[in-house]
Amino acid sequence: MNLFADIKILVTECLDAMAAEGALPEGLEASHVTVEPPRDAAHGDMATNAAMVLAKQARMKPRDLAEGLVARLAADPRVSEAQVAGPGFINLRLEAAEWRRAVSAALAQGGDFGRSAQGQGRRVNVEYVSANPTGPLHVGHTRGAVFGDALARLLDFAGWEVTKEYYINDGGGQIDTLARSVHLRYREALGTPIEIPAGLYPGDYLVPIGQALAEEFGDRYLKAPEEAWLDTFRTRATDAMMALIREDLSKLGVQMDVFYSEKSLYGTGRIEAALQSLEAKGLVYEGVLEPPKGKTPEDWEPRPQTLFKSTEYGDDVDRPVKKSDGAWTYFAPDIAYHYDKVERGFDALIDIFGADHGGYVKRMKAAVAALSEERVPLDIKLCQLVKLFKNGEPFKMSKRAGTFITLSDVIEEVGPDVTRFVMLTRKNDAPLDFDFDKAREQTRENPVWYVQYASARTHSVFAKVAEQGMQIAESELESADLSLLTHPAEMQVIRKLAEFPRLVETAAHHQEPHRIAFYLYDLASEFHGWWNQGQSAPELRIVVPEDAMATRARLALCRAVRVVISAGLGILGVTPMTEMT
RNA sequence: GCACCCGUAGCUCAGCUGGAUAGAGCGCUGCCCUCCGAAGGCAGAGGCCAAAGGUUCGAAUCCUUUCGGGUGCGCCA
Repeated sequence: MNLFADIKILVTECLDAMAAEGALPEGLEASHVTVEPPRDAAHGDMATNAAMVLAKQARMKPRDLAEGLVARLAADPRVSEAQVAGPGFINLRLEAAEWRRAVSAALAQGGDFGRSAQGQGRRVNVEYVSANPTGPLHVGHTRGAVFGDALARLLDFAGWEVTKEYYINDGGGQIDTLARSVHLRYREALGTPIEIPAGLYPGDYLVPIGQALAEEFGDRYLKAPEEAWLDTFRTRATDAMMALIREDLSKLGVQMDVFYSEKSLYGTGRIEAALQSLEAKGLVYEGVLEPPKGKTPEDWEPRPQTLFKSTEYGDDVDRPVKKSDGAWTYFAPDIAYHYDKVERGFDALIDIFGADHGGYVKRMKAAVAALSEERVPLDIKLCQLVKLFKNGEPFKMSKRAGTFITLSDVIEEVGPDVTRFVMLTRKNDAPLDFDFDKAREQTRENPVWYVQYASARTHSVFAKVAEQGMQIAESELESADLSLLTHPAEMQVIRKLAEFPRLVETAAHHQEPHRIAFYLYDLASEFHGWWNQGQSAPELRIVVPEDAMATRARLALCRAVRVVISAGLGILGVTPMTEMT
């Protein structure tokens, strides 16, 4: 149930009726008509801009149109008051019973309350993390992982059929580097003292891989030439790294549906096929790129390369798909990979990149537009950097890897729930400061704690019931008399609950899971506000031993709050707390 | 040089496909607990939404330009 959607339907029906009676012209374009909560609650429960949007088309004065609409809206039993205000807004107040329906719906639908059909079952592929399999995930990856995962959950909740996908960059030269680094660790495991030259991966997470290979192969590859072991070591090292990464992801609660290997694109004709598709459209040619202006690299020399005419689709320059020696650039398999996604029949594609890949956005969009003949939209969301702080001081050292802070470090420090929530308290394209101490603080300033505290209170209150010698089973709540919920503080909580379904849709539409986090903070705030009424006025407490009827109704509202917090946290991938620890 | 992102209260940030008098937390000011629902709550001050134009009945939101910050820019993936 979405009260705002219901009332928007009512507005549309009223407009149609007016048109049928000749009070309005037929066939007005009404797609910009909205029904929203007004910015100022004093204006009412809901406001519609219908009169202002349609006035020009109908060649009427906004206020005249509004008067006619108000008369019809006011006739609906759900509407208690309708008024024209300002330049032509229509402010509505709804019967309190309408708002209370949100409570019943939350109780009846549980975790499905707020679920939307907006996506209409369309298939969307969300690709995220996709870190190179050369080491454990670090903080930067963590943000991408959390954001991508929450976005995927959000879209799922909003009615999309979501595939969560990880692209394994196991085809490039960095895997050779990895294999050589592992070979070094292999020699080390066999007793050879080693020094790690610059350019190889120094991380000690490679030590166990070297040991495993030493056990498996003995000294077989100790003195062998690189050609003898490189392929084997590449495969073993990549597999081991992916195992490490999957473990990191599972610590965060991220579960991918598909791991797609870049390597699988080579030698199988898939890159060639993708490029042929572009070539058939006349978008591939041999050419020489201009040097970038203002900052010409010192070793610049004109080189003929195979180029993709990405400028046809809005890019700034055409992009090379082959190096001058004829080998594929990184872009080529990426084109093939996205070609594959298009061919798999997705209705929409979303890529989550780190901000340092911003320069890649236009060419990738151009490629997908060309490959799909503009049928499949590709959205690329960039995640900005995370700066870590501890005691307000920048936090740089890693316990484990020596050079960077890993996802594991962060999880060990504050746990997966706090990590996820904090990383979702900022939009993806804004930089994020993550302070370990603030994240653990138990104050209102810490949104994670504040929301979790509300969740815990919705549980602890039931313990209170028994403590007070009352007996109210949770199963009785659905039949509670909600009309007893009349206090302004109670109504504010109820209105906030009723916003949830609408909020899910706007958040999904904008692909911004952080809106859920902010909503939960607001809801928690309303809930705590209600709870605190009981401090000065015991008769307003949720559990009132002398009044079983009121208690039951208030417990029902509590339960509904719990349901929505839990659903919202579910979208963020955070486990709701049932008690404070 | 070019492209992308960002610029909202002293600080950190929200602001719902353009909507009414721009919101929250922190900080600041003033109140409220001597374990009974205060790891908190109430109230107040505080903003030319970087600047200037434009579109619109209406702009923090869309367009243009300028300023300021970040990121990136052909054989790294």
